[in-house]
Amino acid sequence: MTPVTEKGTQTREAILDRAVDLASVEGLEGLTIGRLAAELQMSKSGLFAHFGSKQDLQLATIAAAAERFRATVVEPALEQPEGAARLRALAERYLDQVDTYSGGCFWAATSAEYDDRPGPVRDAIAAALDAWLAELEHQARAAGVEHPERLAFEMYSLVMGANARYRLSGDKRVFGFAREAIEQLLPQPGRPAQAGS
Amino acid sequence: MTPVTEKGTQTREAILDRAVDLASVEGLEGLTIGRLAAELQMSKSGLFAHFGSKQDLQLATIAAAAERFRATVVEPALEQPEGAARLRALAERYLDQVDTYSGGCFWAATSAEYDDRPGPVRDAIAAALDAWLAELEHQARAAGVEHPERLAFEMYSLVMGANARYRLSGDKRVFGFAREAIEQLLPQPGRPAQAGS
DNA sequence: GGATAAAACGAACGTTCGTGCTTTTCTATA
DNA sequence: TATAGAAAAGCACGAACGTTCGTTTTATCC
Repeated sequence: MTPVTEKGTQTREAILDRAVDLASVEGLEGLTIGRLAAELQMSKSGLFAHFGSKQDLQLATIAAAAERFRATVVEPALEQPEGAARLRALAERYLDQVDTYSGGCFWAATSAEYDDRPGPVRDAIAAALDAWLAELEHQARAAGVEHPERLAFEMYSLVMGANARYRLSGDKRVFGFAREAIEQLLPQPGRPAQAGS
Repeated sequence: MTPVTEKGTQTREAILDRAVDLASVEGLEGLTIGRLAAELQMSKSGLFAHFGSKQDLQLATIAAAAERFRATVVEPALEQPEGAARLRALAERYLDQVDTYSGGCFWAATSAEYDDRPGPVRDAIAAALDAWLAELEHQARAAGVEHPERLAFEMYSLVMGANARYRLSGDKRVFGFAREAIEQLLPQPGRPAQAGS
């Protein structure tokens, strides 16, 4: 019987799936090969062979996190038409995800960790965040708001802020605060304007 | 001649001053005793003796960072009357500080690092952040806004978001975005309402 | 100035980190 | 079923970590 994917590939995927969760909690530096191997019940060297270096593992983890974010947050929001509706859906999906995964937002954890460490890891994180901001800006433009860049920044800040506050205080009301604040920024049906006239 | 402060005290302060900067860049875990000692041109053991454990060093660093934040951000804003004016001053001082210190915001770096690690270090960080949110909320209440808690959350998110985006993208326009967004939230002179009617 | 205590040092510890080499085990196919 | 090649394990390494200890230097006070 021919397997649809070889053993190596599916092991690698299992590693990366766990790596994303672990890095959300411990950071990409705290993501140690020994611990990752122990959690997956395999040897350090066996796991290591899949990547060749810790940095490669980190970059692969970032790519896997980006893919998960796309599938969990962006993809479902595509059901909504471009513009305000999709922005609402993106925010909603993001906030759901923060409350679902035990480590909170992967990007919040890793971008704060690497924003001062130049190199390929930082570049990969920055690229993913830039793409997220660009998507928000694109939808803001489609929604016809006056300052799309600013709205993208505000939405980014509010959802990231909700993640940060919830992680530290455990107070779920911040999700409501973020939702209400975002609603104020979006063009209301029947009323054209918004976000900083 | 009696010195106003003993040698030990001033060495300890010099250590903590450098430790706050270093932790803003490398995190509280990346704040290693060896590196800190090297930068201050003293021995690991000599430095270590001032604290007794790494955790004590971390807690002392957090306290020093809180004191610096108070002196740099909160204290100067006391010149403004309570309410909207002071909120503007607090935001302004915060944003200045982000752009001044090379490591960016100490609290953004460390809270993301420790939000998933229970213990005294996390507790100390959480307490400092809670105090900052409480101060914002108190001033929001004094400003007579309708939802002080929400306004505090929004201001927190916007200034932290500006810090995060600036650190990662280098784009200084985010400071302007944050300023404008905050201005929209505050009661305007001549117009009573604001933040989510 | 000489006694006393504080401060700083240098070397070493046990542990954990990432990484390299060699060997064993598994797996897909002829 | 035999076998080549991939996957995983075993073992060891050098470096850096926090920490301890005994000693030496430097302040402080009578």
